[in-house]
Amino acid sequence: MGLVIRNVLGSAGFRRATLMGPVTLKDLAEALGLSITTVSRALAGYNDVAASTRQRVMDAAAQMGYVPDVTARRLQKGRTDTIGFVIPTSGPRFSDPYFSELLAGIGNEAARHNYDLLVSTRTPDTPEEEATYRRLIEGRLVDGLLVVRTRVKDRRLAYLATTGLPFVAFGRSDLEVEFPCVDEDGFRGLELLGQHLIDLGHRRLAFIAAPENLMFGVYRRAGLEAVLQRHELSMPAEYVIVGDLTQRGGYTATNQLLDLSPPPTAVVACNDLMALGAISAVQKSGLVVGRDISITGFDDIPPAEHAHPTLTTMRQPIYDIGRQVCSMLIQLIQGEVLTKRHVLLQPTLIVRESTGPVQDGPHVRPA
Amino acid sequence: MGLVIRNVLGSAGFRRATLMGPVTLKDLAEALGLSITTVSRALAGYNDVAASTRQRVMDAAAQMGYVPDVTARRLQKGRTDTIGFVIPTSGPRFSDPYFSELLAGIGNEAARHNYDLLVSTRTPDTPEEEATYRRLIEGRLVDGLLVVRTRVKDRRLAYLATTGLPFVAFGRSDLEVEFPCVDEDGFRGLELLGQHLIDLGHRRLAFIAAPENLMFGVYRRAGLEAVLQRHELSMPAEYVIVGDLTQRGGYTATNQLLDLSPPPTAVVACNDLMALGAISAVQKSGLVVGRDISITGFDDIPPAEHAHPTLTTMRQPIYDIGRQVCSMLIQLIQGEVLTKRHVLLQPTLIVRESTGPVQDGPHVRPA
DNA sequence: CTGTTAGCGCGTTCAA
DNA sequence: TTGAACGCGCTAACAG
Repeated sequence: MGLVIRNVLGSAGFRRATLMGPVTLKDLAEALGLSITTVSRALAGYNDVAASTRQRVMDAAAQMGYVPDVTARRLQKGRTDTIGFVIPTSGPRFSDPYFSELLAGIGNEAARHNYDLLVSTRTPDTPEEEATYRRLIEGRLVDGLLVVRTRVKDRRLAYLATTGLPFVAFGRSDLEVEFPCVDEDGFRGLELLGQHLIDLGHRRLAFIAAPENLMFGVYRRAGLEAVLQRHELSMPAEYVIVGDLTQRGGYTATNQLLDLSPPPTAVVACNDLMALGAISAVQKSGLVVGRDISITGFDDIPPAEHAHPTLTTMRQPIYDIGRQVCSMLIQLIQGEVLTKRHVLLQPTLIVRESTGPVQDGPHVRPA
Repeated sequence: MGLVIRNVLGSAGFRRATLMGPVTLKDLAEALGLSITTVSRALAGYNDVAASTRQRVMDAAAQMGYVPDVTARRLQKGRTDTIGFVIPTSGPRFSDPYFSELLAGIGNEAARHNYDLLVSTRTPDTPEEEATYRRLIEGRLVDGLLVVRTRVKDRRLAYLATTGLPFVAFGRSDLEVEFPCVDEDGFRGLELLGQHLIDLGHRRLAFIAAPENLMFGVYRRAGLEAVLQRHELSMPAEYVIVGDLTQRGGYTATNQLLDLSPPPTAVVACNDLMALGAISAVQKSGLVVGRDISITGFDDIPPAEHAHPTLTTMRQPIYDIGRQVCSMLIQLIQGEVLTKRHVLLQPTLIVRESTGPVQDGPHVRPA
């Protein structure tokens, strides 16, 4: 056990938070000859304490370095002022700028409202992930939860709905449960992207899809297929490859696409990271992105703007979404009624250099 | 106030955690006709409870869905089993894959030891950042802290040292305080990088430095200068530009360098993100990276391998560093003595396409 | 205005 | 083998 010396007075005659452990209300009360209650109320700013007493208490608290014990307060208040956030990381590492921005948005908004943020990183759909959710909820560690990257038949949402704990999701669900959520309109986004390519003369579009259990992938794919159908176009099965959302995944998928004959004239990637990988693959093959073959992404993460060529993509305000989701959750926790429980954001098309008009002649790979 | 119904029995005759709030030890005790103490001990696995009693308790606990209240336990145990981690984000967003990997490493290691992770994102050297540290410590929210990206005369470290709270840093310090830390040997790293370029015939090296208050930047710069001096080379002042560690920062810095006459034949960036920006700038100017001009980074984040051209850099195992730092902190918290309080890791040189032999003739920018 | 009493949920003495 | 009593640190209801 650590050394603990109690009842020692500092030079000013007051205990300070040092070896003797933190200063408590009890310490203050004893030093002042008051009851714990009075000290507590003086500090809390109640108006039923004598001004002179309050002053004495405040001074002593400052001098002795009193800081309330958050844990004790939580137990008594019955709430934790903490938000839980389990980041889905396949992995075990993750380096998707997407989550970084989201985390920053969530964290800053939480801090703004004096909420703490409890973060875990877990592989999706594993026992560990489920255990983490259960622990956060059943152990009463958090007042609410943020769920991101919703999945098909999402077990997290099904479970959360049964608990009654406030939660907000980034992403919609196919389950028969109603819950507050924010999502971008991925369907519309891919319609716009597809239209953009079709306008440029592209007819052979390939698609690097997201893992099929992710809701956002479903919407995006459906959007692309819708716009193609509208133009009486379609994607042969070999033009659709499921990627893992990483740069490497986009790279290998594109290599496969380039080996097809005829190869696509445009590659639509389900997210920016895979699109960046696609650019690499095309360049490695000797073709020129934006001329010989067009590539699009989705998200508009910072590297999209710095890639070579710069990436045509759909912009969604990830940082702001993080803030908004967090803000909604806090409102919910505080018992307020959300003015809008379901927010669908319209992404905007950002046309850059990675897309261009389709070439007339057949592709010729330079030696 | 929310609806609360107490003392209602479920279909099995037992209370369950629903509208009536979570099941507590008291509920269990009442339902079983035992004292709270006995129930507590049975659940804790003490050997002084009758086997039959224990079984009854375990069964009831399972059926009624008892889960201990973590907050109450914390108050009683006097520890939080929580680690604090304040991510320095300039801002307000951050999308440095570097921190993502670090966070994953820390988070997974914490989870492995049943520790929770309290995360904040704050702008370095601001009152908000300081307030966050104070709150975590003085409010007794965490048992220990992780400090990353140490700074010159780091106020966080100076403060932490006075508190006695366990902490581990990723990065060394110039302060007169001793504390456990892990760091990569940035000095040696830039010596190797510099030597590599010199071996390729480069004599005009430029440096995109880190903000001067960051310790890792100091080491890296010193390493580069050391190796140059050893070869009786030096960098003119205009060859050194301080960047902000972002891709955009590297981009603009490199534009400035390219406008110099003569321009450098190699650009050494203090981190990968800036190196990637440097590649963009060079390409935009029409020169070929790896032939007309060489570029190096530091960190070996995933995009470094996928860039075009791929990036020559120093690899440091960020994910593992996260794990190690977290592991050390937990040992410290649990009162163990660290076998090694100061760990200095050797980064390894990864030679890729962005560096090549210096060209003989003068640079000619294609029209 | 102030103090006494009670309780948040849990673990840990100490008796019985 | 079990239970009563107490404390962790704080807030709230109720007297006086």
